[in-house]
Amino acid sequence: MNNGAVMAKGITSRSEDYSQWYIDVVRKAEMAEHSPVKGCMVIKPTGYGIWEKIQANLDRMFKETGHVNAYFPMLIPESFLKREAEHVEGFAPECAVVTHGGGKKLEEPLVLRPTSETIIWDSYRNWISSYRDLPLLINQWANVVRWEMRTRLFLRTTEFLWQEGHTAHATHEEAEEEAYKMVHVYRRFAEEFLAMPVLVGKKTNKEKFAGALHTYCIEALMQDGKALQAGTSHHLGQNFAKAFDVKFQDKDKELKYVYATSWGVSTRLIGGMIMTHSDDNGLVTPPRLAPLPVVIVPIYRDDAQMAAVVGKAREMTKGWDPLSYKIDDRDHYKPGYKFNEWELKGIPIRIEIGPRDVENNEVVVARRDTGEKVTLPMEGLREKLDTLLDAIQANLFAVAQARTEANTHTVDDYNEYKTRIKDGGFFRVFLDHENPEVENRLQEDTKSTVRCIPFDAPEEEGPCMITGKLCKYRVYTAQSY
RNA sequence: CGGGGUGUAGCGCAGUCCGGUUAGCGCACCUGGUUUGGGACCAGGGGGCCGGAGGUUCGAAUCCUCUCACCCCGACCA
Repeated sequence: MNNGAVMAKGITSRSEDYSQWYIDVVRKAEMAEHSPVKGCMVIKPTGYGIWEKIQANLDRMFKETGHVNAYFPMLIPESFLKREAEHVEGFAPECAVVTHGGGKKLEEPLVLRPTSETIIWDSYRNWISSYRDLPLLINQWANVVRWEMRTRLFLRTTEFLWQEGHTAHATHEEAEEEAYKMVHVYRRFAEEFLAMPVLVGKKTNKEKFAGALHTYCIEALMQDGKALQAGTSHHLGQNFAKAFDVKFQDKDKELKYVYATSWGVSTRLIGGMIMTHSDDNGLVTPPRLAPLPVVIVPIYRDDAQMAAVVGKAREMTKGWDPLSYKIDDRDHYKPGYKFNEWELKGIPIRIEIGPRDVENNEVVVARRDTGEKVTLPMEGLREKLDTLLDAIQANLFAVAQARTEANTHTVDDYNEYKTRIKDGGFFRVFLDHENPEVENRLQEDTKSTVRCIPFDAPEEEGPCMITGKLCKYRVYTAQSY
């Protein structure tokens, strides 16, 4: 990241080195930085503010669908992980284990939760005894630890923040309905708040959660043509109920194991947001997730002008939600510097107000997504800003959606696929995904995987591009993060 | 765990091959002044056990041995 690789503002261009661009945006926008421990990150206020917005809005959506929050501990007895065979096999390699406490070796090692199914189901055993206790619809906001081999800020870190919903149901059908419902909550959140178009569908057996019957997912396409798994919802069947002996007495007096789901999204969404919208000038934040939607930069020549301009700005913003804007009255930076700084940090709208504007009772309004500047009267400004914020939100989604569509290809020939997959994008293909060897071969040959079996796949018949076996619909593949 | 690279001020680097005053430069930071509609300028200033340990030497950022950490590329994953 020296010589020609750096732009004037210290951000490598996407075309030059996408990976470095991402790192530069995260750093220059002051979202996060590396901690002394490999793979861990410090989330700085700019990044955490976005997480808080994600939390607030998702939390509301969870509560609107009948869920409540609780909190389960971070330390899990190692033996708990081992109760569900597939689960332990999936997570054991990436668990961090506490062996000592209080200066003494522990009787039983404790695992830092990589996910909380086991500790939660251990509790649920005591909470559930009758069909009247069901459904149990609980979510928790927490941190988890997964010892990953390779890490990237927000996209894959050793410790990350997430939410995990854990529900218990009387029947297979109810659990299925819940898993399906929640992946659609994620879809709606991705589209309406992240302004990120997603595929919604099912994971293949190879890609599903360790211990689940099946996994639903939302999957998004980033600007470099790689796919990002942005959220998952699992139907766990009775696997965990059996492992933790969670039974209830049904209306028919029979004792039955309950059915479970779990679902989660993480700070990875912030990485997805960055890679969906941001540009060579830095971060672009969708207005509905912007901790600070509007910044006002006063322009002046001397102390008297400063007093007049800043005074006018205060008067103009009287009655505005104080969290919705900020007057940047720092005197030691020039306006140009501030313009660039707020652009780097992705503030959706910047207002410039100088002596000329004060005189004319107007302001200059610049939008981050297009860079477009317009002069607007102070009269009725707040309403116009709100309309503009909505327009920016809509535009970001439209641009991302057009890009995803333009980079989604339908291919039937495997040789053609092998060539074109290198350029990125989603590929709609016929693939015998139920055969694990086919998936393995696809991954070995092309470094791509099946990302999603879409719910809304139109009925279509064609031969698997690898084996020739007849398939009834197409699946989406891509190279992924 | 393989392959490649880097550790010198908060950040980015030079110096290391060929040992020698007080270890430099840019940005950032502090003070004062002039500036302010797209990253201002001048002057002054603070900040380093040169990743760590051991060795060679009159003398080590520089040479030798060992070690640690991080980054990039692959195999595992939200």
